[in-house]
Amino acid sequence: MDTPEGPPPERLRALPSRLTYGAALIANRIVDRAFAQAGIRRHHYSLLATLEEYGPASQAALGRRTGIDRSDMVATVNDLAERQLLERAPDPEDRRRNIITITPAGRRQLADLDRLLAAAQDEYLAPLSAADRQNLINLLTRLADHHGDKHN
Amino acid sequence: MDTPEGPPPERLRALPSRLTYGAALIANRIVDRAFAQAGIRRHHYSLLATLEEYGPASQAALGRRTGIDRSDMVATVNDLAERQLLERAPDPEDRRRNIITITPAGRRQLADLDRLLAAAQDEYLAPLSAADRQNLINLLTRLADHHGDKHN
DNA sequence: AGACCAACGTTGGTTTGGCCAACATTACAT
DNA sequence: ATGTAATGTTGGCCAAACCAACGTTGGTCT
Repeated sequence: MDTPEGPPPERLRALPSRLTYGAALIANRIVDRAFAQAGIRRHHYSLLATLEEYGPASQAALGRRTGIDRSDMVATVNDLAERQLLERAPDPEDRRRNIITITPAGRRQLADLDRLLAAAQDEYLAPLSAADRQNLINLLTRLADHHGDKHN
Repeated sequence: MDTPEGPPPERLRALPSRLTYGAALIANRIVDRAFAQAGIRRHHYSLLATLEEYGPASQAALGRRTGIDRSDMVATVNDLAERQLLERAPDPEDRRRNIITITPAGRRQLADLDRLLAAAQDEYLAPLSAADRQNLINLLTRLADHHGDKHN
C-alpha cells in the first residue's frame, strides 16, 4: 500500500482556473482530433469561417476578428492558399494590404468542417443537458465579455 | 468605412470549445501574473500543494496526481529543490525512486501562493455571483469527470 | 537460478499556440 | 514635406503538453 494512487488534491480539484483549463484541454483535444481528419487546425477553421461570414478582408482585419496574431496569420493564409481554399490578392486601393477571399473549394471544405466541429462539440458537452449547455455558454460568455477577451 | 472592425463571427462566438479555451486563456493569464510575483509557475504550485496535502511521494506518483508529465516533473522538482522549497532524497526501500518532501520554507511559500491564487480566482470570476461560480464549477467538474480528465 | 517485464528518473526532442520586436513598404495627416 | 501609423513578413521566444529512449532497479514467473 505505498502511495495508493490517490486522486488529485482538493486544493487543485475545485480551482476554477484549473477546471477551466482542464475543460479547455479536453475540448481542444476533441476538436483537434476532429479537424485532423481533414488535415486542418483550429486556426484554419477560424479563418475560413470568418471569411465566409464577413466576406473578403485584409489579413490584419482577419487577425483582429479571429484573434490570430498578424505573424501567425501569414502562415495560416499560406497553408490555405496552397490548398486553394482561399486566394490572396493585393488590394489595388491600398497596396499595403492583401485581400483574402474564400474560394468555392474553401466553402465546400468549410461545410465539412462545420459538420466535424458540431460533432466535436457534442462529444465535448456529452454529459450536459441542453439547458446545462446554454448555461455554460452564458457563464463563459460573461467571463469573456468582462475581461475584454483578447482571444476571439 | 472599409472593414469597420466587426466583432468576431457568430460561428465562432458561441462555440463551447472556443469559449472554454478563451476563458482558460484569461484564467491562466491572471494566475500566471499572480504567481509571477513569487517567481513561480503553475506547475510549481501544483507540486507544492500536492506535497502538502498528501505528504512525501515519489516523482512518478506526484506526476500522476498533478497531471504533470514525468519528464516535466524532473525540471519542476529541480527548480523547487534549488530554492529549498522541497527536498529530493533517494528512497531506501526502492532505489529507483526519489522521495520528494516539502520543506518548512516550502510550506511558507505555499501559504503565500494560496493567497495570491485566491485573489487571482476572484479576479477571474469577478463578473459572477457566488451561485454562478458554484454553477460553473459544477458544470466544468462534470465535464472533467465524464472525460476522465487527463489533466486533473 | 535465470529470464522477463514493468516502473522509475532522466535526457532530449517535437509540436502547438500565444506572443513580441523589427523591418520595408505604403498610406495618411499635419 | 515630414512624421506617424498601418500592413505583411521574418524570425524569434516561451510555456506546456507530449513522446521516445535509455540505464537502473524491482518484482514475477518458471
